[in-house]
Amino acid sequence: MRATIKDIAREIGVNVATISRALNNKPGVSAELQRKIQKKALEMHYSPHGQARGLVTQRTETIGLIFDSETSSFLSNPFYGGVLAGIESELRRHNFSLMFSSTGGHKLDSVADLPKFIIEHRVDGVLIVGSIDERNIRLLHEVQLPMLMIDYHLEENPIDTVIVDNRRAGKMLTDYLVGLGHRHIAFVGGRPLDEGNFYERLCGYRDALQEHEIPYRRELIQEGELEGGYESAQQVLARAPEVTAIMACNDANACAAMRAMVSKSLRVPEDISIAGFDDIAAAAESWPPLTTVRVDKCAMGRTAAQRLLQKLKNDDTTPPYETVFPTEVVRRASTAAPRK
Amino acid sequence: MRATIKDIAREIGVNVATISRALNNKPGVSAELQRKIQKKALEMHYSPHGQARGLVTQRTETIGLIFDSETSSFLSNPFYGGVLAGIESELRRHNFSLMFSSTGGHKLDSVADLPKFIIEHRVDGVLIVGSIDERNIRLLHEVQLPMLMIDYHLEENPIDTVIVDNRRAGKMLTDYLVGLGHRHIAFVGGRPLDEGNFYERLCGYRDALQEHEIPYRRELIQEGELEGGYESAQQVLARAPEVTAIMACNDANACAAMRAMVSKSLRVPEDISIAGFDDIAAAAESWPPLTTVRVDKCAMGRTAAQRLLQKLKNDDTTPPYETVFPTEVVRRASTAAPRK
DNA sequence: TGAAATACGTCAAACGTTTGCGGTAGATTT
DNA sequence: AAATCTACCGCAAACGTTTGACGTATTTCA
Repeated sequence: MRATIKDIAREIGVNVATISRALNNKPGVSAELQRKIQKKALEMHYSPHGQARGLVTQRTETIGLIFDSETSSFLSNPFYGGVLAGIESELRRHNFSLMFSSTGGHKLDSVADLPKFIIEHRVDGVLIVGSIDERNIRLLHEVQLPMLMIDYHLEENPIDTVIVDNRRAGKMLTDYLVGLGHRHIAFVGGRPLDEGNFYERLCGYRDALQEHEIPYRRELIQEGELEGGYESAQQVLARAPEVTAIMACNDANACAAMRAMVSKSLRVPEDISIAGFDDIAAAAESWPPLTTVRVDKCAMGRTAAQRLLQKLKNDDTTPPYETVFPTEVVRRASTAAPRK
Repeated sequence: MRATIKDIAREIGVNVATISRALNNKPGVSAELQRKIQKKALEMHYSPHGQARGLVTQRTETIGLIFDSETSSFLSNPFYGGVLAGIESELRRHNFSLMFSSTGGHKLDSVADLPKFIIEHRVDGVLIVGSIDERNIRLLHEVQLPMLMIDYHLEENPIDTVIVDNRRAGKMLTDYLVGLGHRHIAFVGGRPLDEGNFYERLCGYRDALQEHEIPYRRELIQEGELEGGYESAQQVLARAPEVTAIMACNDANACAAMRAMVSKSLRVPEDISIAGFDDIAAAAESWPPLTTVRVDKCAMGRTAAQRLLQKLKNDDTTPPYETVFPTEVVRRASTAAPRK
């Protein structure tokens, strides 16, 4: 059994209340006695019992993280891995613990289906990362927990959000390619392409085309499965051989598209330029290194954690708002001016 | 405020003890009353308060996961990502929650430096994944927590372990390459190479050579930084141009080695074969697809979680033992018979 | 039919903290 | 010197459960 506050009280010959105050630096205990108590606590290897404390303070100093997709696919996504790292480090800095769980992919029917740590463990707040079913959000609202969403935009229920400026990212990357001299730029991968982050990127692409007075051609767009940049790139190239650059909805798809080019004996970037989004580790390590759009994933996680913690302190008076993260194009060897 | 057991008791007109027993399916309450209570509990959206319960049962139904490396590098490691996914799913199945934290990379001085959830939150058990400083383990022992180690072997303190049969893996892969006809096989990457998992793989390599009566040559081994398969491969090739196959300590290094070959205008596998370990996602997606040794990371995580949970139930009587996971060579296009 | 067993509930203590209220000194003010 | 403050500390309730030890009816057995 570990030492409790009572043990210290008995040892010193003073009431438990005094021990509690001394250990928490609260007023009402003489400096001398406080020193004595803290010394004794150290000796006895005392550490507060979180559950007992939480029972009276009504706080767990724990926040929960949930996501909709399968755990494995979530964790193997390098983008979220970076965000998660940022979250963890920030929480640790503030002495908060982190629990995480997937909602299992399927829609939940009632509050009781929420991850256990939310409903039973009573985390102080929850972070939602990535796309999630709107119904699950409503369940979360029912339990009145402070929450914050990362990398996903919700139309209906207003909720605090930390998000990437995907539209701007799409525009910047397109601007860059146009600046290199490209006129026939394809956009591949990502399903569905009528909502969500990939859609935003596509919108940015259209914004840029319009600005540069390049006509938008539907046939240069090829929707595809999440990991299917390979086929998409081939399809669009078969339809439109004049294409000199391919933008993929993210880096994974871009890498797949590169492999597709290699298999058709096209050289990157001499024959065709390729670019992606996210700047995952694999982007820098691919061959050739991939031009992409970077967002500071770690900082994003830290900011998200920070804002959630602030909400907990401030009694949640401020209306929900979005924090949008800037991006930057990182130029690598997979893009070059078209040969003409 | 959420409904408590007291609220239900008042509503039904019965003692809280009865409510508790009814909700936990304990004997001592009539079937009819139990139904009535459960129905009312549902109506009131009651859910037990984990902290209050834990206070008396002395259990949190939570396990903690720690690792020594930086959070970001841990999460971006595809191998551990897979293991983590397995752990999470198994824990969820048993209604346990998961907390995780890094020890920050540096050695800890006292129990108080351990992640908060271990010392204050009082997790029921802890999983240690990857290499960890021996001193930190001793601290863990001090707090008398059931624990289990994953993917790392400890010489001194005996402790339950779930581990990959790295030596055998090294031998199998070497056997395969020798079977293809290779005689000059290099082994690159990984530091340090005198202990740990990479060393085990190297041992397996030597085992195989001996068995096939191929002399072991020190100059075919090139230690290198964790992500430095690129330089290592170049160095060893400069020293020994007769090399026809390169084994890397893991897939990341193998991919780097492939890039190194490309940069020297060597074709894989026509000019040189390359193979790795772990079978991370990138291995299948590299060009050419990488021959490697697979271990079922997810199953490994599940098994680890399962065994830890068992320890909690069984009052921890059984002596610590190792569970070693089998491996299999997956043959892909990055290896072929030498041209001679 | 009286005693013993059974079934169903109540009581209250306990888990380890925090915190408002009250009390007792000694110090300071009139 | 009496009255008023402060500074310090003790008392006890409260947080929401679980659980062993007791009570009562009601049934069962001899």
